[in-house]
Amino acid sequence: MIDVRLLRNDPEGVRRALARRAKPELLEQLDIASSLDDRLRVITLERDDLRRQVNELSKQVGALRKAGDVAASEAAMEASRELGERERSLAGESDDLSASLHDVMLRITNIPHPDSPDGAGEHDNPVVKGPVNMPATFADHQRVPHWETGTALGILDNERATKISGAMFTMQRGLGATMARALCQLALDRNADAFEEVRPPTLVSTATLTATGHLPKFADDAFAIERDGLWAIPTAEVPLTSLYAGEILDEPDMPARVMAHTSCFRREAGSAGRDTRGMLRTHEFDKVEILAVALPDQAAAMLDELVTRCEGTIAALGLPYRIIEICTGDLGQSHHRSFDIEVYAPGCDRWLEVSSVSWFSDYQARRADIRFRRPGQKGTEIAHTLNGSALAVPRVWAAIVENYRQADGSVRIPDALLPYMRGATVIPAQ
RNA sequence: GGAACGAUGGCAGAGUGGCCAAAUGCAUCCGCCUUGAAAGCGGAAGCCUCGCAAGGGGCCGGGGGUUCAAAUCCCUCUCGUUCCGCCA
Repeated sequence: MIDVRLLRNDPEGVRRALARRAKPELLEQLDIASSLDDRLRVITLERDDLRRQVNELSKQVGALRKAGDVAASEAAMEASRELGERERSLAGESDDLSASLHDVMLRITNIPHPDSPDGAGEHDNPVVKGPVNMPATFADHQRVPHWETGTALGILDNERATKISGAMFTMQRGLGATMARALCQLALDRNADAFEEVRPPTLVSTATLTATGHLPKFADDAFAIERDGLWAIPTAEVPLTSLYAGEILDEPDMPARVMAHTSCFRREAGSAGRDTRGMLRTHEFDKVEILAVALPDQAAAMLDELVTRCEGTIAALGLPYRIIEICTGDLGQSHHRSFDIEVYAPGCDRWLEVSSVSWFSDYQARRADIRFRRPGQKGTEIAHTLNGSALAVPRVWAAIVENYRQADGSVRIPDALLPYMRGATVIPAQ
């Protein structure tokens, strides 16, 4: 959530900043929020004053009783009763208003960073680095889609995955499964110098999924287990962010850094029929996420660090990649500033988004109530959260199978994965 | 799934209708002492919210109720602990 006070004190500034997202309906919501807030403040003031009077009278009742003045205490009780009735009806109105305001605020997007480039949609995202590791030409033997190679080598068995679970589920086998796991191991090992490894729950409560901004607006994108009120996480960002929910961190402990390898579940509603082959879009996949809870003035440097770390793993795998920055029109609801890393897959002849690194400013932390305290100072401040996909398995796996395919149809294992492959150096042609 | 007991400030833990925003301890901050630190001594200090301020309102797991007045009484939900059952 953005700060209601910001909306109150500088409505034009907020309006200008959100206008950069190029979503007209967003500005309408802003107006609704503003008018709800105005009304709420008037009513709250009036209600607080009534409460003050009731509180005073109640104190008097106690004092008068002690003094033995029964008649006066009865009179005070009667007066208080009347005020209390009016207070209750105002309180009802104020509760309704604040619930409506909260509901609107949950749907209003974060304010883009001033340096986020302007743009209307994903086609306006500028390339800020790369292509890197890009060979001048790709050989014909690399121009084979990973689903063909994967099936031929017996390392991808989507047919049976579909038998087991339905469309958009995948299954790796043999060295393909080993390589999927090796990728996670690599990503965890590369970040273990600074990030605590966590194995969080993958089923979470509604409150947890709301904290990161995935609810209420994107309920259709998540798998739900209605009977138990639980949701399957779309990313480890969800449980890792809420790891600190409701807590007050000490400044010296920040930034807090955690990472996790989890399954991620996405319904991919609205993308039915797209990317149906191979592993480009699946309902369930593995990912290693790295996440930081930082002081506001640490956040910009942390964003750079996360990008560098995620980039480093892709570079270590020797894959051709580039980095793009997300423009204001394509920025996610909770995002303040974001970069994507894309890998080139010669078999599909496409750039694949394999990592997304984002700074959420205080947007998620306000929802999750993650604060920090500076030693020696009164009060608390809201933290900043940031995270990035250190490695998302399926698309990287696909890019490796395509880039590393050799003329004889086998797939060479990238050097960086060799320590985790039980001695295998190649996935042999059948 | 059954039973019992719980949920109070950063943490631990008192408090069973008004003088309780809440004892006490730890942690924190300021001062004294000390070459410096620790210990000791004295003091400050909960969080959220409205307000320039003075000051007001709210918060004792969530929600509802009783009352002039609720941390305290009633209902309900959630979560935790322990025991039993089941189980990887």
